[in-house]
Amino acid sequence: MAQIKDVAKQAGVSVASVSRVLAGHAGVSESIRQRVLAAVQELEYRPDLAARRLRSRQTDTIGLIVSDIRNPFFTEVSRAVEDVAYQHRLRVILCNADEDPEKEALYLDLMRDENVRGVILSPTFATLTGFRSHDYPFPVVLVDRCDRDTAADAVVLDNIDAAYRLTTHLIENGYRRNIFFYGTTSATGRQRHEGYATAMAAHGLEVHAEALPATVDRARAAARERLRRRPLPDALVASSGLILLGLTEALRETRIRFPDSVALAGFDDLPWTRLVEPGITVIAQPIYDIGRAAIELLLQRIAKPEQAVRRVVLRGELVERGSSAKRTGATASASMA
Amino acid sequence: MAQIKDVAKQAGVSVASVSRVLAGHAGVSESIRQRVLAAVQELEYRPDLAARRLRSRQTDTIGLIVSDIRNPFFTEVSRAVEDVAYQHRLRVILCNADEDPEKEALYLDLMRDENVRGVILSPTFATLTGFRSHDYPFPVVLVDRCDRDTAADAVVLDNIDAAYRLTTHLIENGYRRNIFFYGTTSATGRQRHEGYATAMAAHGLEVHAEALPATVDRARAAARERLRRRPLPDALVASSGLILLGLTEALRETRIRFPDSVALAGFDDLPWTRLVEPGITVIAQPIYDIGRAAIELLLQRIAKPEQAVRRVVLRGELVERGSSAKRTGATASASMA
DNA sequence: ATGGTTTTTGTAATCGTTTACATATTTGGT
DNA sequence: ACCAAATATGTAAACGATTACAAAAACCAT
Repeated sequence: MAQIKDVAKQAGVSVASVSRVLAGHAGVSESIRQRVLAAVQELEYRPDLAARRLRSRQTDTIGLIVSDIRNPFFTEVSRAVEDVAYQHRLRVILCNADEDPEKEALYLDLMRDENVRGVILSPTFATLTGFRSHDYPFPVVLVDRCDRDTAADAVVLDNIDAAYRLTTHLIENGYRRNIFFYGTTSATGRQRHEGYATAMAAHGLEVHAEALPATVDRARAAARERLRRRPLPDALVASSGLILLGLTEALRETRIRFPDSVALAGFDDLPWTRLVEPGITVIAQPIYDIGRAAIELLLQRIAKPEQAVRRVVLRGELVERGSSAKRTGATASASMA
Repeated sequence: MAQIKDVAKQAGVSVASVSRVLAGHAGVSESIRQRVLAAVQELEYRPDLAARRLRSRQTDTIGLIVSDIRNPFFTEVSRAVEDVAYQHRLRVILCNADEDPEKEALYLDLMRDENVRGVILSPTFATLTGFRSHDYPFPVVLVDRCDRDTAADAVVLDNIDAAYRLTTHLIENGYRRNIFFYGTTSATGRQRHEGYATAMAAHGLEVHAEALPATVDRARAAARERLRRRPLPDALVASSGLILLGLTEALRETRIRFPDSVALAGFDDLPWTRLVEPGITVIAQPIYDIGRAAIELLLQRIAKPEQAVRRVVLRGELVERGSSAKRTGATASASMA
């Protein structure tokens, strides 16, 4: 492998000049620039990243710690982050914390060890409580999950509002005994629960929520359990795409038709929600935009470390489909909560 | 930040001893070991990775280059790889090449720059042709995509056989004019096409295949186009999960019911294929196992660089669902190819 | 031409480890 | 008790870049 001194020799200049050309620093003559570039080409020189990082105490890397890579939401976010990072010649270390606070802590340590320029994180509830960007040697931007008072840049959906609108939509379409299945490991689930509860209360309806770990299996099991009891609820509502999948599977397995017997609605406009007849009503999130906003926030924070904490709040869009169609008096089971 | 010499001072030993303890080398007395470990704890010492990598010319990192992170197949593979890597205290750099040979080459360069111990790669067709593990300064294990004669360790499905069985199943259930939609960027798509074509030929049926870039949008568009023409085909077959999604969307949009008018089948047993009534017939791949086999192959290769090239071929399982239900003479449109 | 700026270039120190080699210590056989 | 061999420890030289500082060259107004 060619080293910088080989390039210097080949170009007939000092190593300092080579380094300066490669770093794009000013104050180096055009003739030297040309000769260095030619030598680099000639020798196929590639700088040693370890040496560079050791000396300069800097990397061109950012970290992305997602809470569950199986969740299509996060794969889409990671694509957005990668795309933008790529354009800025930054590499991305993608880590999957699996909704596990310990893994999260471990990966945050790893980010420190790797000397990353910054981190984008979708924290579990445990990590979020008391989280302060200042406690880390790099800027942190939160994505998808964030409390009102968290001291960190963040990009989130207006969860309370979205869940409120989704719930209100169900109520207005005649569904009154609505059960909300939400993940407890994330602030997002709790906020959506809050929006749901507020909407229910506003119509004088009783709140029925099931807290659970946000996985397909747990959601399916919880829904199956609930659907065994009588009277049946009017509607099942999911606080995330994964949970919605579990609820849908439970309805299919128990052969309960929606919306005739029980309505269904939830979060995330994933392709399959359109395919499952008669279509599932959801809140659509601008996922790619969320990811892009996160990395742009991070880049700005890296450029200006001292600027005030900022928060980007995006609005979800209600996509009405058959699963929450207006109840006709005829088919509905009386709602006698 | 504490450095190794601080630890040495605190423990009253030399830096060499500290380094030896941390590396777990033999030949260091228990008393020193204890003192060093205590000092490390005390000072919260964390070794500088850049320095370590520079000096030792080694990293504890492996690379994983997937061709499309949106494809659930690859998210599951990456989970498996991460899980095993994690157990071996290896970090994983995950890169998404987006079915783009240029990005693939770029990421392979990056892996070289990062001095990774090895790479797991799902190559595009372009990169696969003429691919030799020897051409890289690290071992490479291919996953999902590989030619018969590629000189590299690999983990793949028996694609030809799986597609053959899937196609035969359709034929036996009365579907004769079957159109195969397959991605051209991957060897996998071509191999599955081969299995399909062989099965069709074995029954004296005409091959109708549509080659396209393996994305949902392109598959949907191609299917829509084909479904506009008459006579309608008997069945639509997809060579991947993404393509299958596109075909399903096209059928829904054109309001063509399956299997009554046109049957449907494809690859990858994703959750939604069960939910879309009456269920979609697929070849189920043991995805997690594929990922695990890949990293285990890589670890073995790293341990024994000279051992013979190995290939793990897994078998796909045919999951019969309603979308390919046996044709009854009554509902079928005559097959007059 | 001259001396003072400014700009360009080069030399050598430095980043924080690992590890080759030298030295000190222990061990064990006589 | 002694010496050779084995084992434990320490010293200092790498690893390959960046960059502070010094030196040289170029520029410009007098």
